Amino acid sequence: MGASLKDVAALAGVSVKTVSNVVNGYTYVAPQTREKVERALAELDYRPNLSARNLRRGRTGVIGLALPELDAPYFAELARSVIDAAARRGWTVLIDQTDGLPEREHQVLQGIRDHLVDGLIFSPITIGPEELGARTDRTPLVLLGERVLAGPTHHVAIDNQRAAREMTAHLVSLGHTRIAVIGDQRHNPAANTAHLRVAGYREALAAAGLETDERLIVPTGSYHRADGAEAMRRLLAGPVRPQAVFCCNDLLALGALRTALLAGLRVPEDIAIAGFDDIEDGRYSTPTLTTVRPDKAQIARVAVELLEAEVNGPRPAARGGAAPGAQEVVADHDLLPRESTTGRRPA
Amino acid sequence: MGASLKDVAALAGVSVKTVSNVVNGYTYVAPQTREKVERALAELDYRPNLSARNLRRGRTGVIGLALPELDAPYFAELARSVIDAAARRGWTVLIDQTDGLPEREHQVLQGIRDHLVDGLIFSPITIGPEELGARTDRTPLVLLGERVLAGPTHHVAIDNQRAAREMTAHLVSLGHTRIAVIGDQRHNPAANTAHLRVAGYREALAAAGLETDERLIVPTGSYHRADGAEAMRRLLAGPVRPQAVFCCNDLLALGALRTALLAGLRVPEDIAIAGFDDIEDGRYSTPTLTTVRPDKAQIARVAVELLEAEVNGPRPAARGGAAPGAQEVVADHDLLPRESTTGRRPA
DNA sequence: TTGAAAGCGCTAACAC
DNA sequence: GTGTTAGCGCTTTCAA
Repeated sequence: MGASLKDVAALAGVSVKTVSNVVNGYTYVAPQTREKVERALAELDYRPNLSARNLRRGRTGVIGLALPELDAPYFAELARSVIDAAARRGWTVLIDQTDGLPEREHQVLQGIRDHLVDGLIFSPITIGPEELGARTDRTPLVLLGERVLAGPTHHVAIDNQRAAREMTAHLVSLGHTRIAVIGDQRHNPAANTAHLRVAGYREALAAAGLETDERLIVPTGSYHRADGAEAMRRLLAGPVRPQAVFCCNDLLALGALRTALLAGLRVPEDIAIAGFDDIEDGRYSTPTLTTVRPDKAQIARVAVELLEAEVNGPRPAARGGAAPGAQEVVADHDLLPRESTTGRRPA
Repeated sequence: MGASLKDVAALAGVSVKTVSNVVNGYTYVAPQTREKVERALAELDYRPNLSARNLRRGRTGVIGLALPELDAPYFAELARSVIDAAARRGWTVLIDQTDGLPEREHQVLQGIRDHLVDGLIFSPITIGPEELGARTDRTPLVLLGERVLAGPTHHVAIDNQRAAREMTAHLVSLGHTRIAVIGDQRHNPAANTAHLRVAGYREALAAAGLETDERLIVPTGSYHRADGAEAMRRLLAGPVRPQAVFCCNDLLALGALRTALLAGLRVPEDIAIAGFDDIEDGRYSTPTLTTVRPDKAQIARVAVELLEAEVNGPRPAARGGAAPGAQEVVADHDLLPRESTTGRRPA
């Protein structure tokens, strides 16, 4: 057992309160008293019991971050940014990995870590508006990724549809007319982000006066490299050979790229490939990967700030979440044309 | 404010203890009592205050995982495995990102999260034996990565020196005689893992009767793709053109690969490149990356198990850590020859 | 099988 | 400036 405030107080010959004052850096402690206490603190190697402090203060200084998988680079990079942003504001981050499984996401929403975290940042995959509405946990919540429609909750995301439109327009501008998309999720109604990206693709084609060929819209089970590789194999075996492929994320694109190169195709000369997310891999692949860069640092910062406001806020965390003032923040993104579509290499 | 046990007890017309019994799933509660309590629990949407529970139990069910950076794929994949292994044993993981900074690693060691985590898994970069010996925090600790020499602490790592030797021998077996290494850290005495990998490289050359050419030993600032790219540029601009390059991790290798391809070299025909870590990127790069696969799942599992034993153990966490029974677990690894050295492509 | 009461270690009123 | 004390919500002897 470590030393408690009482032990320190006894050794220093002062009251518990005084020790507490010193520990918490309060002013108005007589220099000599302070010194005496500090000596006792050091001698006993005192460490505050954070559980006790948390219970008393009603705060833990910890926020939860729930995301599908830490080993997908986009989420790893995002987690990094969230942890950094949180640390700058004095918070530590507890991570829940959901693997995109409905029951785990459900648990997260219902507050498995009640009173262990002051707030929660959540990047859901399967959660729909009903589930969000049915939430009774009062822990402040900020959602990442696409808005769960009609959700009464803060959320932060880029404009996925616009970004996908821009990317597709980029492919059109290079002269391509048969443009495929990899990563459709029509079988998964809750996959909002995917739907928006595919919608943006369709919009851009329509705007360019191109017909959409449903055979060029390739669904995938998930969003990993293997899915992209497999989807590209199907595409290459199919009846229509696309000139360009828009992949709904960079992992899909890197998988597709691998398949294309293995098949002896030149990228982008024979087939152009674009991704989404700007994970670091795509900056070092050969060819480098054209992509959309969401401002992850901004997303993380805003999410933490919204959460902080909610935690400190006057509003006693209305039942069901932040209903009245729910904010919908649209984060920035850029289009980054690179070798996999333009063929241009750096000097 | 949420409902407390007392509130539930009042509503159900029973004592606090009874409610606690029901909440904790104790047997020996009369069925009707249980039902009454459960109704009250549901009606008030009761959620246990984990801070209070932790204070009372002296346990939190949370372990800390301190690592340099979550956005380096090796650590992301490792974190994933640790979180999984911890979850299987009922633990949640709090993550501390040290960025490999000495002061942050120092804080981690001195227990910033005292009594907030039951134990700590730590992958240090700069920590040496003195600092470890000077540790006074009693939180059970398991180190990942190479043993801090003479450390009185459990640690889990692969045999880095042997793995590096095997990899270098693989390059020798392909007929290469001028073999470079990227990632030397002689300027950083605490970088144990790096030293072991370079030592393994030297050993393998010696065993093959090859001279080591110090001009082929390239230091790097850190272990990211950019460092590898830069190191390869220096190597290609240097007086001796290597036939093969052993990179101390996969990120360095992917950076080096990019530089080589940009310079118009064929890999492996003109220059072979090998990495270390088996991050997923290397399975989809073109060419795919020859590497060493540490068994990350095993490392994570063993680390969590050692920690669990320590936390539950009879030993009251001896001052300074687990001195008496400190275990040194050597995890498995494999050599994975792939295209970047063999040139062989899958059918 | 259930209840009463003590106390985990800390902070925050409130007194002095 | 410093001390006293109550109590955060829970678990846990100990009795009944």
